[in-house]
Order: sequence, then structure tokens, then C-alpha cells
Amino acid sequence: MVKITDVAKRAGVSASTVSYALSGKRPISEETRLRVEAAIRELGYRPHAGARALASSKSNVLALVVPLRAGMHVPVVMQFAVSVVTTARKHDHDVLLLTQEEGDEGLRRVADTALVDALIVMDVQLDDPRLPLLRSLERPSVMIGFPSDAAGLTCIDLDFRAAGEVCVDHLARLGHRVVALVGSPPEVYVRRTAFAQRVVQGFTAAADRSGLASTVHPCETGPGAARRVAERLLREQPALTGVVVHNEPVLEPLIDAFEQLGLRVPGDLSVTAICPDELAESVRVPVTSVALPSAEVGERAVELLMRRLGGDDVPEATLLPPRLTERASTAPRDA
Amino acid sequence: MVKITDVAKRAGVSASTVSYALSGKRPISEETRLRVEAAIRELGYRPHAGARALASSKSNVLALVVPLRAGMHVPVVMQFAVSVVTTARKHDHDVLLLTQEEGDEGLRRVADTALVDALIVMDVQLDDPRLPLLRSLERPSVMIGFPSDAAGLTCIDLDFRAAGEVCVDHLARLGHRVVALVGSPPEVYVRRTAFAQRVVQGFTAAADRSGLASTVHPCETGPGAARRVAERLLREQPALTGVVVHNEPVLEPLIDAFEQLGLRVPGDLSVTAICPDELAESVRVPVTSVALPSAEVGERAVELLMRRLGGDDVPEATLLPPRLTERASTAPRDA
DNA sequence: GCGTGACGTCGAAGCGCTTCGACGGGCGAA
DNA sequence: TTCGCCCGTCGAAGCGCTTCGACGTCACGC
Repeated sequence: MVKITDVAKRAGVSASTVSYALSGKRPISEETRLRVEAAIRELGYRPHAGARALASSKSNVLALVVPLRAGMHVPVVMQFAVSVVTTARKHDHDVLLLTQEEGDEGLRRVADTALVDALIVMDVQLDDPRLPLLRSLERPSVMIGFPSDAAGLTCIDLDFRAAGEVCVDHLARLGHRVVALVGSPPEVYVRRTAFAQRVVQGFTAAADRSGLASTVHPCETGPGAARRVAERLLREQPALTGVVVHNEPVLEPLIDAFEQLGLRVPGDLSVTAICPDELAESVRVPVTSVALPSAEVGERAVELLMRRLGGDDVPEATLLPPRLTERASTAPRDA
Repeated sequence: MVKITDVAKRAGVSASTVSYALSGKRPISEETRLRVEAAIRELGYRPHAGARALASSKSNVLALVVPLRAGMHVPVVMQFAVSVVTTARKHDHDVLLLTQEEGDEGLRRVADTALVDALIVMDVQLDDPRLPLLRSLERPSVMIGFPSDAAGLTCIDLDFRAAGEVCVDHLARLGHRVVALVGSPPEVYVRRTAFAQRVVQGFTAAADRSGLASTVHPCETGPGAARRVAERLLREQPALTGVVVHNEPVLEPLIDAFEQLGLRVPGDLSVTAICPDELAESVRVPVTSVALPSAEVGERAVELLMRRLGGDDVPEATLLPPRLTERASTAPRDA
């Protein structure tokens, strides 16, 4: 193994000079720096991560806690993880993968052993049990999602409340008067997962504000469940003309079910969704949707952490405004 | 920060004794060990990961390289990753997440800086460009999938060739004489991804062996593509009664398309798939399938690495035998 | 009764890097 | 010309842990 002293010897300087040439924390003359760089290249030198972490008390590793519970849409989680890794690398950091399963103990372990410098936590619940721990940890963390009490924590997410509102407003503007929300599976609400609740709030508030009749229907995944919800909607709300879907796997089967029940989309029924753009685009009838910007959230989350690691202050709450893209699945009511 | 000397002081022993009590690498009297453990608990001591890595030249971290290219089925990747993390934790290791994107340089970096002790590489191609690097690395690695030349490398995967054979054999046993394989998107073959190729080989070999007429059709994802493939199959092979699907996202749309074209499954057409069990079970007509045992592969991959890190020899190739589960989508030809 | 091990513990020497204080030389200001 | 300062570099002191060799003690066998 080639070490920093080997490089120093070859470049004819001291080890500390090599270190400073690498980190840039002290001025080094152009000439020396070039000699050092050449030596590094010639010897294929790589600083030892552990030694670095020990001496500098910085591991340059971020922890990412991913959820694996029922009702989470996997591609979104994956896309998010990839975006975190990619962004972390831009800042010269790596990412350690933790599962929800490990719980508090896992977070405490990687933080206390100085394995990681900071943490990113996904799938936050309103009353998340990890909050006290995260508050007490001496390392910065960013949560994806908003607990009810976010004081002292850095959080970021799509503004799901606004997303629910935007969907309703869009339908209202098109003249729809009776709307329904097809939501996530029941267990997601039971767990009080923050984002699902907020969509409901936004949806209901916007409907009330515009004087629309509205109902909310949690929905299991799978075509069977989609079919049942569709039938139930038509039975209970015969005047229904606008639907908001916040449940990725059910979106396509639901539209299928409506059409099989004799309703054309968007002729008889306008459908909007809160889901990743790729999904909205790939449905047979491209769906007007509010994008789920997982990549952007991941990127911003890492950047928030980097700023905190750099000692900067960051806003506690970052709410990304919803962006609605009109596609083929919505139309004026009288069209 | 509480360190090992603090623990030592409190327990009235030397630091090395604490270390040995923790690692068990030298005998420690019951009594002393209990005192040390008490001190650790009382002080909330956690060994510093970097210091440990430096002193022992073991980081207790594994690198996992995940693919993010088109045509990969995301839930499978995710399930695999989770199983790797879970198993690694059982062996007191953590997992560093790398993306394919980082390429050779990423692998070399984490290996050479001693950030990780070993590597797991997914989505191996027949002529994978990373092979020379992996061979030259001083750290053990396990590949998920088989390149054409696996000499000197540890590989593990489902036996995809046998999986293709098992599907055909099942159809042949049911009396089907004309079969088709609906495969992964074309780019997967162009990249010469190992597992896709092997399914084709097994499928074709088994069909030839049993004297079945057979064709192979790469297929894009999405309902449109499924529909087009279905139409094409019926046009080109009117006598077709058996289909093998090796393309997760297309499975359900394809069955829909067949039924819309007037073919009942399994009445007119028997369908078998190579896909995760959950998917096969969740289709409207539960599909007879060969399971994709991602969790098991992940677990075994980690265990292979652990044995290699422990200095044991392991077999270069581990092929998991296919396991076919009969469900509702296949029936005798004359039924 | 003494040599021989095994057992249990200690001290010291690193592991490879960062960082702090110091120091010599050059230069601008007085 | 001299003082002071900044630039560029060096040496030494750790960072917190593991591991090696050594040492005292005790039990056992002859």
C-alpha cells in the first residue's frame, strides 16, 4: 500500500505538504503542487479512508434510511436513493444504506461510531418515533417529509397539501362539481404517514373552498381493488366527474376499470394524479398530474446536509411547490 | 466523546483488555469481562469506526453496485438491495451504495481507499468491462450474474438457462407444441446482459429437444408494446398455445392484450413467466412462474463474501436451481 | 519440588492521515 | 535600511483503536 509519506518522499516534500496540496487548506506553490500531483499519479496513491476519518473526524459518508414498508411505491424510493448517491458524490461523499428495519438503534450506531457525518431519513410519519433521537444526535440530519412537530429538524418534501389543492383547483376550473380522491392503501393512513394525510387535507380544503362535493377513498393496490373502488364511486356518487389519484400502482388499473364500466376518460370522467411524471406519461391515456420530484428532493436533501456540515444555517422547512402538467386525461366538464 | 481508555479506566483495566473483551480474540476472565461490559453500558461507549478501520485494516463495510439502466425491473433491484443490507448487518457489516454510473473508477476508489472490505456487483454483462478490474482488485467481490468468462471470479445467480428450460418443459408436458418467448426489451440483449441471453438459450434448447416450434420476441415495456407483440404473435404463429414471459412490466398488459384479442388464458393460451412470485400472484389470472429469488440471491451473495473475508474458499459459481410454481395461467392443451 | 504451559492482563508500538505551531525568506512600508 | 508580515513549508503531536510481545500466576505432571 502506498501512503502519504511515499508520495512526500517522491515529490521531495514533507507529508504535511502533500496533505495541504490535496486539501487546499493552506497555500502551496504552483510548482510544489504539480510535483505532488505527479508523484500521486505515478504511485497511484489513494488516501486511506479510515485514517482520514480518524484524523479529521470526518468520514465523508452520509447515511440514507430507506423505507421498505407496504404501500411505498418502490420506483420512487429507488429514484430518490439514486439521486442522493449521485448528488453526494458531487460533494465527495458516499452513501451508506440503512433499512427502516434497523430503527433507532441503527441510526444511533452509525452516528455514534462516526461511521457517517450526517443522515437522511425517508418516509417520515407525523408522529415519527425517531424524532427525539434525531434531535439529540450530534450530527445533522434531513428528513424527507414533515412530522407534525418539525421544530429543530430540517425537513424537505413536495408540498403535498398544495398538490392536493392544485389537482382540485384544476378540476374546478374545468367545471367539475363532484370530485373524489382515490388515495393510498389504508395502512398508510393508519401509520399516519405525513404526505398521505396532507394530500387529503389539501384535497378537502380546496373542494370546500370551491364548493365542490368531495369524498376520499383509501385504496389497496392491485387491479381488483381498483375495480371495486371504481364501482363504489359510481354507485355512491353518480354525478362524479373528477377524480384525483394518489396511488401509483392503482392509476392505470383504475382508468381501465372506469372504461370497462362505460366511462370514457376524459369524456365522462377527468382524472388527475399525484405521481412520477414517467408513470403519468406511460398510461394509455396520459394523465394530467402533479409530479413527484423524487430526484429533486434527493438532490436538495443532500445539498441541505452539505450546507449544514459546512456550518451554514439552513431553513428548517423546504416545501417544493407542486407543478401540474396537463395531459390527455382531463377535459372541461361540458366537453 | 467517550473512548476506549475511558472505559478502561472505569473498569480498572487497560485499554487492550477492553479491546480483547470486545473482540474475544484473547481469553478474558468472566469477572473482568462483566466489569468491562458494565463500564461500556454506563458510559455509552461506541468504538470509533475510523480508528477501528485504521488499526485493524477492516472497515466492516461492503460496497453494493446497483444498476439503474433501462430495462431493469426496479422492485427486484430494491428487494435485492434490502436483502443484502439485512444479511450484511447480521454479520456486523454495513453497506455502501454505489451506482453503475460511477463505473470502474467508483469501484477502484472505494476499494483502494479501504472504504470497503469487499464488493457486490449487480447486472453483470457477458463481456462486462469491469471484469479485469474486479480480478485485479485486492479485495474479494461477488457478482450477481455470470459473464462469459467467470474464471477467477465468484458469481451467483438464478440458473436462468434452466429457468427457460423448466418453463418450456412444463408447457411441453401439458401438450403444447408451438411456443413463444416474450423477452426483455431489445437494449437488454444488445448490452448482452447475461441472464436475458441465458433464458433464450434455455428456452430454445428445451423447445428443440422436445420438438416444439418456437420463436423469441424481445419486447419493450408498456401496454402499447405488449399489444403489438400479442398481435404479431397471433399473426405469425396462429397455432401458438404456449407463451413464456420474461419481462415483468409487460406480463399483465400482455395477458390483457391476449384476452382482448379473444384468447382466454389458460383456455386458449397457457402463459408462464420468470418473475418475482409477488408479481405472478398479483396478476388477475395468477401466473405459473419460475420465481426470481432476489432475496435469496442477496443473502447468499453476502454469505459468500463473508466466507471469503474469513479466508475460506468458496465455489466460483453458484447457480440457484429454478423453482416453478403452478398457478392458474397454464392448462393442458386439450383442456 | 521444579519445569512447563495455559491463562489473563498490561504496555507500547503502530495504523495513515490531518493539523497546529513554528520558521525561514522575500517583500512592502516606514 | 530595518521592521513586520505573509507565503510556503516542515516537524511533531495526536486521532482512537488493535495487536504483539512480555510477564506474572496458577495448576499440573513428573
